[in-house]
Amino acid sequence: MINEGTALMVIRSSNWNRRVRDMIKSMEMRMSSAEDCCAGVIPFEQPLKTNPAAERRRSPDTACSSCSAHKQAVCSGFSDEEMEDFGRNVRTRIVKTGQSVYREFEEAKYFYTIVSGEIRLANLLDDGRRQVTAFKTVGDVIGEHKAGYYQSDAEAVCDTVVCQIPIKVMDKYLAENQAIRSVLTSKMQEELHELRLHAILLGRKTPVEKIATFFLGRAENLISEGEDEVEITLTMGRSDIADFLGLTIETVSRTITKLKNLGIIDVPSTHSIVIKDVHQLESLAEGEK
Amino acid sequence: MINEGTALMVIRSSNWNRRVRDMIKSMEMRMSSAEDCCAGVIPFEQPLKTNPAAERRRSPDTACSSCSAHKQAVCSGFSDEEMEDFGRNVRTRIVKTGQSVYREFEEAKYFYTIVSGEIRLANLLDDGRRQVTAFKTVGDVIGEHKAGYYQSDAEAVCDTVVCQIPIKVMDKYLAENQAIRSVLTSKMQEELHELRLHAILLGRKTPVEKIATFFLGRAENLISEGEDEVEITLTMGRSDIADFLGLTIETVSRTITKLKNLGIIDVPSTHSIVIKDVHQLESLAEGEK
DNA sequence: CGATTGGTTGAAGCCCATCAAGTCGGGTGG
DNA sequence: CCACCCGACTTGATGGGCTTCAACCAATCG
Repeated sequence: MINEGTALMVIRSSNWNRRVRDMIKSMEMRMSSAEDCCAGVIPFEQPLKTNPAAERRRSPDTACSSCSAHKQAVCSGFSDEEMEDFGRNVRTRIVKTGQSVYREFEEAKYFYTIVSGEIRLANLLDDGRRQVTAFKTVGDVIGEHKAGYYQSDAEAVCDTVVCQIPIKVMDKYLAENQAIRSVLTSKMQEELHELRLHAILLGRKTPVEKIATFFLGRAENLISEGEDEVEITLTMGRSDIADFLGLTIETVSRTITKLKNLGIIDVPSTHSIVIKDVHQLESLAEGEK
Repeated sequence: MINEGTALMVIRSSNWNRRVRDMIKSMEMRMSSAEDCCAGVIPFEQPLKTNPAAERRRSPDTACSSCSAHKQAVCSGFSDEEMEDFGRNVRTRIVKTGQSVYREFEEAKYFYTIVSGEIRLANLLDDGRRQVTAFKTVGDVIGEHKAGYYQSDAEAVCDTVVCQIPIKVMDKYLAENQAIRSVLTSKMQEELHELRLHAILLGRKTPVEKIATFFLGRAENLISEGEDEVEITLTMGRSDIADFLGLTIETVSRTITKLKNLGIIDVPSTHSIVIKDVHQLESLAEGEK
């Protein structure tokens, strides 16, 4: 797999860096799957076509109305009739771990709502440095574009299902429908808020504070009143966390073990963290030593 | 014309002075009573009250229609009649260098459009560390709030004039008016884009790259085709730059002198930078050594 | 079982923050 | 007008913390 064709991989830093491996991996994925039909696109009706009975049973609108993400998604404001129309205009796409939904500078044709799974939005510098600007999850809308082109890479952190909405269709709804407009606006506002918080984190927080903040963000919806202990799942790998927090993998790893040694968290497995003292972690996140 | 009421005119940079003066001249008629405004608001009609003739001559709509920021602001999409209505609902506020338009956690009642000058949006950590998330300038809208409270401090980098729009009024326009909606949406999208770019800068760029990027951003609208040299004005001080870029004042200073010694920029005064080689600076900004 | 991948840990070096002193310029008051 | 002061900026010296480089470990898989 690694042959002369990949000679372009000659990098200044002589070591066999993780990040370079990531790059190769993602390039290979792109190459191997880059047919005209985008990687991972599965027309919604495809599985249904094989089963005429099912096809009859499920009209397009049923598909959408039974969507597990409906309540959190942009379409939540639609009436039944609108949903029916909406369902005719969207496609479901399955994106496997590591594959991209779209890439920076690619022509923007669709918005996507995440139905299940998790997406990272990332940008690359020419020399391979990467910044993950956000992790997006169920109900979030991705597809930010400017002058017709996407502004980041959108890659699946784990196997993910997205709902593909043509931009033109979305524009139509936005022009006509007050409900979807306000949903989308509030989502944008939330996004702005998160990016601002993230700027504070990136610019001014220490590694410990960054990791603590990150964990707490992941725990946000899981913390129950009066409960100190929460278990969170880290869908993404260490390098995603590092690139999200502006650190190196090593620092991420070291910081996590430091928190573990302090007894504030427990790490049953690499992708699972148990916050044992939420309050103390909150103190750390805000810099109170 | 320039009397005690306009004591705010004491400004360092002379061209700046001129802009503010023009500003005041163009709007001196539109202010109505401002007794409920906080410090920094200077009742505008103070000098006018002495001149009833002028007061009669100028109706409120003229004030807005002669606004120097109109073309860049949210109100740019309004028809004449709408502008008239709009003009009745807004107030002009003068904010002197260092004063705040609003503060984080303060109850949000207004949006603001910047008419002239420059505003920094900043957030503080408990121990005093600060992150400037954006510099906002003529035509930009500030006043982002969540659950009824502002999300950052908005402080004047230099003497600044803002147009104060009650949120309720804005909401009304947004509900009714397609034009203002699309203007505001595109402003939000632009803001999202900038915050993402800023995240890349904060998380992954070196001090040199940060400073170079910052300067180029400031030069963006000034660069003319085929011209290598551009002069930019740094309205803000070094500490603002530092807090914007996630650095210390010392590193900012050192980096600027480094660029100066490389012959890429010239520093005629602390608040003025001449980019002598735009192309080379662009290379530095992207990390090409 | 080797090979590969993702993660952890160790050692060394460098860059940036910190602390501290020095400089410049604008403003004030004698 | 000059001396002085103050704040903003620059420059210098030092140390620590994060990155870098490198080895190691554990799990997964052909």
